[in-house]
Amino acid sequence: MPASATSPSRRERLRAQTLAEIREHAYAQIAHGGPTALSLNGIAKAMGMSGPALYRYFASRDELMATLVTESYEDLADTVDAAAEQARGRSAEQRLRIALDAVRDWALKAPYRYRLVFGSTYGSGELDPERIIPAAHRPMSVILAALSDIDAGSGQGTVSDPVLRRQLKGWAENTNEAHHDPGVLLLGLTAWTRMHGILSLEIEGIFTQMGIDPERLYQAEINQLIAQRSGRR
Amino acid sequence: MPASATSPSRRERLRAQTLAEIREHAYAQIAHGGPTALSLNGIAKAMGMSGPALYRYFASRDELMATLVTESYEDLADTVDAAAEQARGRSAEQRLRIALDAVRDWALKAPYRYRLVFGSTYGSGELDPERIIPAAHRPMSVILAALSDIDAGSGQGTVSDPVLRRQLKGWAENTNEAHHDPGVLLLGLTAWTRMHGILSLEIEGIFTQMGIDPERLYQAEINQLIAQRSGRR
DNA sequence: TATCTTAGTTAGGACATATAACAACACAAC
DNA sequence: GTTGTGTTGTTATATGTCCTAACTAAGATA
Repeated sequence: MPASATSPSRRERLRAQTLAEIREHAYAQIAHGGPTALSLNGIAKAMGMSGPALYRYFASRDELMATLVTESYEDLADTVDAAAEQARGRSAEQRLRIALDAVRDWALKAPYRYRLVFGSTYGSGELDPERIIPAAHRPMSVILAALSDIDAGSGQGTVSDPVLRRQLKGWAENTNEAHHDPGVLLLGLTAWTRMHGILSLEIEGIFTQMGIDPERLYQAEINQLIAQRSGRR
Repeated sequence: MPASATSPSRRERLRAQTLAEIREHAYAQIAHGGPTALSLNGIAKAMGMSGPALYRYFASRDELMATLVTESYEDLADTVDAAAEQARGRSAEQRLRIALDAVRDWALKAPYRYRLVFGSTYGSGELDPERIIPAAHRPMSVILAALSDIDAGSGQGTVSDPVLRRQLKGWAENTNEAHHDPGVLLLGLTAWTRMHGILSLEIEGIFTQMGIDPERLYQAEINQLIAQRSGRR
């Protein structure tokens, strides 16, 4: 086995290529028929290979699924990070809007991936916490930073419930966000649950059915978060 | 075939009993292993029957799944209606709290059912709109009624965005809720998305993982909805 | 060149959905 | 009661998964 530091060998290149092709087909299957439609045999057939061949690349259907989930988690985090990078120098409020819009854009561009990340992950074996936990936290970190930088005009920033305040503190300490005050932490969490509430319903198409544009709901919620943070009314 | 108006025949009783037993096993399977784990053959074996026997009761796995989804929809609606009935005579604010708490209790008691209703319904064939649409709307109706009855103290009740206002109006007309003003409609929708955001994440266990009590988040959101409606701050 | 590793193949077991053909029983009509 | 019909079950079978085992071909390396 050649040192992986050197240029990739022919075999390594081919393997990487095959792996990529497998994932592509896998996403296509899921996009088309949902997680249920993911089939190693189906992918193999689509790639012109025999079924068992794929087991050289993934130990099981579950492992492939877990890979897709983990990858999607990280892709979302990367996307939000990239948006945050792009937004450097803008106002805190603008940075918050850009970050949250990035989440929505990502979700709408690939709803099946959003479902993989936030839906119940049945049949996706174990997810590697070493990769999932950071990926799950990075977007939150961006949101917290932006929220925190918004001028908290007239007070009201604190969390009155002492138990909740302590829980928030504990969470922040575990995730390297202890520098934020509880009000920001709670608002960050709230931002996340509110956005997710809209997005997860939107990608199921329930707003289309109602004739309501979820974009407007989403923006209204963002406006309210900002108002809540800045003490405006 | 005896008239279904008369007392149910022996055959009809047995059939109903078998159907109930099938559904029970089906829910147990889903509760244990997710929608993927639903298996006609498995149910049959658990009931001491041969696989194909179940096809006398459900034409396909998808049809069984669709039945479970529809049934769960209606069960949630019934639960909220029952809570609303129980809460008659209480203050509008209390009625709102009781209704929303009923949703959360229902979701926590049977998360797999909540997922069936609000998750992506892959592999659950067609859902009958004649049953789904009313069931989906009944809880919203309860929420709107309660919200509407809360004193809207200092104005701010209207929806400033004219497009959104028109969309809300259209939705309300299609669902027999045209008597509510746009502010209430928007707040009802917002209540729904916010509650769903928390619940759908809660049942995936992400708050436990963070060491945060979602009950407190839920109540905080309810408080804010009420404050928003009543103009309090 | 000879050997080891990797990537593919076919064969086959365990199970799932689903259909077809058949047996046993309940029920209604005579 | 006997007869005929519809319902509920059975077994057998086709098809399609996941996945393992055993084998082959080809690349990488000594």
